[in-house]
Amino acid sequence: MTSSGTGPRRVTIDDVAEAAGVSRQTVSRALNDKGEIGVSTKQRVLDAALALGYRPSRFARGLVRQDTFSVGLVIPDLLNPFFTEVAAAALDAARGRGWHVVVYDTGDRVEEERGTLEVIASQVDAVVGYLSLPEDEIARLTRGLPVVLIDRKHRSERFSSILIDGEAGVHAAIRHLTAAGHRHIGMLDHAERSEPSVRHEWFDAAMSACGLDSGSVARADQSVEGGERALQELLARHPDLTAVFTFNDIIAIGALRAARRLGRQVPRDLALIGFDGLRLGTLVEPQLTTVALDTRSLGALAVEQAARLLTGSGPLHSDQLTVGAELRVRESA
Amino acid sequence: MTSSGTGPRRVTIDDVAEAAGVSRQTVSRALNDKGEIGVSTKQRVLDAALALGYRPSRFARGLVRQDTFSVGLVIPDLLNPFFTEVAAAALDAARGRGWHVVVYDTGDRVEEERGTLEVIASQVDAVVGYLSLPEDEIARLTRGLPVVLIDRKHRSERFSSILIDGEAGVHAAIRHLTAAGHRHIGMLDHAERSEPSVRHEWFDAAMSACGLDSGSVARADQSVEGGERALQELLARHPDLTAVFTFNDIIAIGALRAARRLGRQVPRDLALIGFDGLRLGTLVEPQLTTVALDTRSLGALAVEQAARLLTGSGPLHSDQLTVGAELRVRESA
DNA sequence: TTGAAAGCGTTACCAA
DNA sequence: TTGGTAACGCTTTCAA
Repeated sequence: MTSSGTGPRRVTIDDVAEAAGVSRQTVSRALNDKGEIGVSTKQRVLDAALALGYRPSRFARGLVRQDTFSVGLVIPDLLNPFFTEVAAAALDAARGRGWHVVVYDTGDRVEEERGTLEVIASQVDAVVGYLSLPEDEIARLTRGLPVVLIDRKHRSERFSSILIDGEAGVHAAIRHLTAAGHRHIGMLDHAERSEPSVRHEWFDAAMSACGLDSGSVARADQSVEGGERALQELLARHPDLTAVFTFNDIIAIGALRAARRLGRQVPRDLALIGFDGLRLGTLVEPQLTTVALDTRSLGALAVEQAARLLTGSGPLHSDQLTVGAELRVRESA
Repeated sequence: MTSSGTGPRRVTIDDVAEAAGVSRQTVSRALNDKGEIGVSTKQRVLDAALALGYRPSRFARGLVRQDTFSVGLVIPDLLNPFFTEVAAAALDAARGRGWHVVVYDTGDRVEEERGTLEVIASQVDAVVGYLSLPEDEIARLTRGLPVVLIDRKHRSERFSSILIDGEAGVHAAIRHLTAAGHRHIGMLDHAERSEPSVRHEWFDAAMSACGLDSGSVARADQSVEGGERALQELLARHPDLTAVFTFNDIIAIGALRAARRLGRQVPRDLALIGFDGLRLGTLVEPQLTTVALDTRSLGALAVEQAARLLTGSGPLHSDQLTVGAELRVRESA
C-alpha cells in the first residue's frame, strides 16, 4: 500500500534543485532567464524541471513580487451581446494596464451572484460589473475590495458607479418619431424589476416634452422571444400604435420579428427604435434604429475606475463616470 | 521629506493585529468567520481592519491553502459570436468545478497572443483556447503548464486538443442541396491561412461523394463584410451557382446580405448553408440553415480536459475529445 | 558563477 | 478563547 489519500505532493523548486544537484536560487535563475548562470548548469536545471514536470506556484511567486493585479468581472449573461460588448471593452482596458480579468457569468441568478462574490474576494483585487444584490450584502461579501457598479447607483462610500445617461438620446428618438408624424408611440419596458426602468422615465419625459400623452407600455423579458411576445401583446391592446420604443436592442429585434409575423411592415406600418446600439442591430433586416450607448466606454471606465480606486490615484468623479447615448438612425424608424 | 518613492506599504494582517491589540491568528479567525473567538474581540478586530482598509493578500492565502485553480482562456475575438459561445460554455464548465477563468482576447494578433502567453504562466494553472503560434513557441512560453488547443491538432505530448469533426455534417448539407436539385454548388472558404481549410476538404469530399465536380471557391475574411464581398466576387466569376456553402455562419450572414443586394432571393434564387450553428443565425431573415456545432461542448470539453491534465485524473482520449456537427435545416436552404 | 539566509502575508497546528 | 511557531514556495540580497 503506497497511496495515502493526500494525492501526489506538489513538485517544488527544491525538488528540481535536488534533482539537478544545485541550490534553489540557481533553479530560479535558470527558469527566469536571469543571467549569472553557467550554460551547462542552466541546461541541467531545465532538463530536471521538465523531467519532474515542475510548475512554479503562482501564489508563491505573486507573494514575493507583488506586481500583478486582477479584476473580477461579474456579468449576468455573457451570451447577451450587450454584455459581451461591455466585457470585451473591459478586457481591452485591462490589457492596456497589464491587468488580468477573471470573468464570472452569473446566469442572471442571484444565488450564483452571491456564490461568485463569496469566492471572488480571495481571487481578485477589485470587482467590477453588474450586481443585483443589496449593497450591504455586496459589501459584506467583498470584504475590503473596491467595487465598481455598472448602470447602478451606489450609496456606500466603498462603491463607485458607472452610470448611463440616455435622456438626451431618448428625447432625440422621440423627436425623430414625432417629426415623422407619429403620435401614438408605445414602449416595451423590461420586466425584471417591479418598478418602471429609468429608460421608461426618460421615455415619459420625452413624450411629454413633445406634448404627447404618456404612451402605452408592455413589459418584456430580456430576450428576443420576450420582445416578440411583448409586442404582440402591446399591439393587441393598442392597435393604433404606429411606433414603439424598446428597453433595449434585443427586445427590439424580437419586436421586429413579431411585426413581420403580424404583417406589419417596418418602418412603414410600424416604426421601431431600440436602445444600446448593438452591432447586432446592423445585421437584421431592416437595420435597427437605436439610441446607441458607448458600450466600450462602459467597460473601459469601469476598469479604469477600479484601477484608480486600488492605486489610490485620484478616482474619477461622477461626471466623468457617466456614459451618454445618442440616436443612431438606421432603417427601422 | 517623507515620501520615498516606494508608495504606501501594504496593510498586512500584522498591522491589524497590532491595532486591535491581538495576535495575527486572532485576526485571521475573525476575518474568516471561524469560531473560537470572543464576540467583542471579533468586533474589535473587524473594526480595526475596516479602519485600516485591510485587504488580505490573495497570494499569501492561496499559498497556504492550495485549493483554488484557474484556467487562462485565450480567444482571438470575444465579439465574434462563435467565440462568445465557446467562452460562455467554458465559464460554465469552470464554475461547475469551482475553477476561475481568466479571459484574454488577443484581437487576432500574434504579438498579443505572444504577450498573453508570456504573462499567463504566472497567473493560471492551465491554458485553454485558440492559439495560432507554433507549438514549440507555445511550449516555451507556457513553461510547464498544461495546454488544451481548440480546433487544432497537436504534436507535442504536453498538449491536448479538442477537435471538430464536421465531415458527416457537411456531407448531410451537400446531400440536402443535391436533393433539392442543386448541381452548381460553390463555397466561401476563409482567407486567413494559406492552405485550404479542413472544412474545405470536407466540402470537396462531400461534393465528389455526391458525384459533383469540386465546386468553385472564393475566400472570405472572417466577418460579415468579408462574406458580403466574397459572395459578390464568387457570383461574378460563377453566375451559374445556385447554392453556396460557407466556412462559417458569420460569413454566411454576409453572403445573405450580399445576395439581397444583388437581387438574388434566398433560398429561391440562391441556397445558403453556413457552419457553426450560431444563435445569431436564427435572428436573420431568412433564418440560416447551417451545419451546427455543439459549441457548448467545445468550451466545456476544453476546461474538462485541462482539469484532468492538471489533477492527473486520466485525461480524456482523442475520440472523447471530438465534437461532431449536424445539419440544421432552417430557411436559407 | 553559485549558495545561504531572509523575507513575502497568510493559515494550520499545537500549547497555553 | 488566545497566542507562538511552523509551514506554504518562491525571489532577493548578500557572501562566498
